[in-house]
Amino acid sequence: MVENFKKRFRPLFQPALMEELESVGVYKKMDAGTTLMAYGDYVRSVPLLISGTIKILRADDAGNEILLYFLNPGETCAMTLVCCNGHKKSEIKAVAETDLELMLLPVQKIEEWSTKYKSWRNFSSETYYNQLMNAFKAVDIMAFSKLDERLLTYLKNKKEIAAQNQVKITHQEIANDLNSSRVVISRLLKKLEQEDRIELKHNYINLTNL
DNA sequence: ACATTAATTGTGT
DNA sequence: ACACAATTAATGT
Repeated sequence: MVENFKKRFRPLFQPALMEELESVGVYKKMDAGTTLMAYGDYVRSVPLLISGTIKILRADDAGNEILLYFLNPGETCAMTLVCCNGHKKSEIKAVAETDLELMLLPVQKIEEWSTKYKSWRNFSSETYYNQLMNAFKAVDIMAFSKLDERLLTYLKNKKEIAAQNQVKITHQEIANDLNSSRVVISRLLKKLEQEDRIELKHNYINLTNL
């Protein structure tokens, strides 16, 4: 457990910081589907992701929700990092896409570390940069691509996260992530199946030829 | 093994 | 987008 943490983060942080993280951080497991942060939540701790995937969602005023991007092991959420300083409310929602292992860090320490440790500052800027880029990508594909292309990138992401060709998901869940309707997704998937790019099963999809 | 039901998926308008 | 049909999985008898 803590071994996993070391393995994942030792390359990122200088030894002194690693020691602090281990002594002050709280190791925690979470189940897939758990909401880590909802819209308007205040940040109480900063989670370093040891294993698993978190999905970051954004909703408009009408409550239409879309998937922005995923967080992977070795990362943390940029929004939490920003919010913990300024006592700002979260503008995004974070949900466990898979089962997770986390190291929870107390917010009080974050500011101290950013003055004390260069490796923490580097980690922060990396986090901001990567997630800003991911958000740009999300905007690009929403603005310039048709739904069928969005669906394809979505499926490719899912395949990567699952690390296998079978992805367990319903058409409705896909529709929610892409802010579309179930019927539309079903029809697009059917088309992909007819092109032999995917194989539709009950409750899951085969992505072998994707 | 069979019937019932709920959830998921397919299709026509 | 909506309504309804068909299929599949889960559960109880």
